[in-house]
Amino acid sequence: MSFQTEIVKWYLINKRALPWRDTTDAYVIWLSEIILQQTRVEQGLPYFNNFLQSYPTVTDFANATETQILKLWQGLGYYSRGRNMLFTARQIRDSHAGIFPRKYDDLIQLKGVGEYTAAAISSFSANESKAVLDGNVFRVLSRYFGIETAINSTEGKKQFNELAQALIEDQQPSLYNQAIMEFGALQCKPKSPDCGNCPVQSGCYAKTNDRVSLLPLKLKKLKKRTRYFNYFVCFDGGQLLVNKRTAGDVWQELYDFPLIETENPYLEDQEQFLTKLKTNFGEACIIAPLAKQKHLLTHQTIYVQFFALDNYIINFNMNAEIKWVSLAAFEELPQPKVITNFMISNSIKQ
DNA sequence: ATCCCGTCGG
DNA sequence: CCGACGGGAT
Repeated sequence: MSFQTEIVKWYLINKRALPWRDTTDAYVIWLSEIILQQTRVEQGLPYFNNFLQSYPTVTDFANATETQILKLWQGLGYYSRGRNMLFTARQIRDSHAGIFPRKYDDLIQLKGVGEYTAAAISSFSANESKAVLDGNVFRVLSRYFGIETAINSTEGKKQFNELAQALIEDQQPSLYNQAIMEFGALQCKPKSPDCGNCPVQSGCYAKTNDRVSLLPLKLKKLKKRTRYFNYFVCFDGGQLLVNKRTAGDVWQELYDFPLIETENPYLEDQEQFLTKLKTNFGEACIIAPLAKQKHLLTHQTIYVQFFALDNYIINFNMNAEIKWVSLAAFEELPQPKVITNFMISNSIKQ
């Protein structure tokens, strides 16, 4: 039996009885799908019932005020869903004679209806053969077929889309789409799914290769770190004090200047800044701010502040990484862009 | 504290 | 492409 057939068979036995199943009314399906975006069935169910009772048709919905809609939406979160629904309902009332679209290409035009929702409504209401791709489907497909491409990468989306669309081809679109999502929600759950009871365990890549808890793959949301680099330019007798950057940070093996990193701009936490300054350059040193630069990396935003120093002594962890070099020698060394920019814009050359 | 999740707008 | 958008489950 094919994967699809097994999934549908499982669905017919295990599906929950939900009020938006077994209707082909695109308005009712739209109502349920928007409510269920980013929302669990148990939480959305009472809202769906309230909305449908209050607004049995899209025209009823369109005639509501924004306040009424948002009041009914209260507690469900992502309130732009409610606002977009009202906009869409009014558009359908005024420009589509109150008839809710059923074709994917028309649905996707509607505010608040993206790829997933357009596929859901078109398949459930009109059996259009568009594969749904929600979090459940990503999970089921990545595990069963062993797709190790991240689901939130451009390449991954393309790959999953093609696979999902191929799988639906010979199926009853509405039935199969509902089946695979329900299967993901109840059986192939994100955390500790009951693989021992799974009807497709023998063909499942993740089960066979012990990858269930690792799939689907998702790219880490890289949140940008903000850092403050305070560089000290020590220029004496034609020699420049430079620092070779070490492992475990940006610009590994490149050369910059002695650096004090602070958690805030130096003017906002002068105590921390001055303490570190004195430790490294002695009590009596004097600073003069030079140029500032904002440097953007993929994963970090670095605010760079250069300083000139006077009357300093060098205590700077006099490890092998810090040394005096001539300007000519420094020009031959690899440097981060931020350092080269500084040298050029200040016309520091021989 | 961390994860989950569709669409929009910048 | 990426952050904003909410609430619930774990």
